[in-house]
Amino acid sequence: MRLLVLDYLLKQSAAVSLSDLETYFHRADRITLYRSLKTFEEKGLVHSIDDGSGAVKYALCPDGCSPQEHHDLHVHFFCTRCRETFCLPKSRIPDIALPEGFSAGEVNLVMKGTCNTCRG
Amino acid sequence: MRLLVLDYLLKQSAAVSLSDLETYFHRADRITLYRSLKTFEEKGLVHSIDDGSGAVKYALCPDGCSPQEHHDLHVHFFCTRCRETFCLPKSRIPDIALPEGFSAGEVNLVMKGTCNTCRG
DNA sequence: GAATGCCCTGCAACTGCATTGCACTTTAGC
DNA sequence: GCTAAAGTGCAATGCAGTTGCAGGGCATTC
Repeated sequence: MRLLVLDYLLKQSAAVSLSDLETYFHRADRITLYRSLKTFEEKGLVHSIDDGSGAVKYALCPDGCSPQEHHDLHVHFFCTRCRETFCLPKSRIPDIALPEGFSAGEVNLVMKGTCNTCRG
Repeated sequence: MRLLVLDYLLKQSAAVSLSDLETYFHRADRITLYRSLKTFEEKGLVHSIDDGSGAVKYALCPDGCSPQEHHDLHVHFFCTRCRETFCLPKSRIPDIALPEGFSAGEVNLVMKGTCNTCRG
């Protein structure tokens, strides 16, 4: 079952939410898919994205992601029309100047707009 | 009641969540506070921040925010220790190069780490 | 001064998503 | 084949956001 989920993730160009999986694998249980994603995330195979749509989405990690540390310092793009979330690994997050005393760890950058297939 | 909420927001240095308000105004009802924030957001007084903590937080808009358009293109900082969210209006979000066909509207940048009062 | 209408408030309930506990099945190791 | 571990499925819970409806205060109007 998890192999099927992994295979599905490999074929996706956009990040998928739990309900997406649930719709696609209507045979399988919600919780099974949920735990599959959680396991993948623990093992460093996928990373979770909170794009503000209310549902957490998951996408495969490009490379170099270990279970301890995720290197998903790329930009995520949320299309407000098709409500898909894309990873833009080409666009790296530039350095941001922080005030005195602030030290940054993780950075989450989500851009919202229209994607190339939804542009009118 | 809404005046009290607004006064409370004025005194805050960090963004507040609905449960924060609920804790502070333990006399008032959850829904009243919720609708107050929603009304403020509609009128362009506050903007909502999704810092990934699971709860949406609200902070006063600096200026120039109209009901139609929010100009909160500043960085938000979420401290993983005290779980507070700060607005960093000094740090503007730099331009990000998007792939062909993508057009961006809203941008949400949340940095996570330790703030100046929580640094050890 | 009573009636009407509007806005605010509060109670109840619902929704959606994430999460956990428990029992059952499947798989792997010996 | 037996046992232990991992995976799966059902039920239930929790939390945050959201909406419907009823009551109350206030102003305007007649």
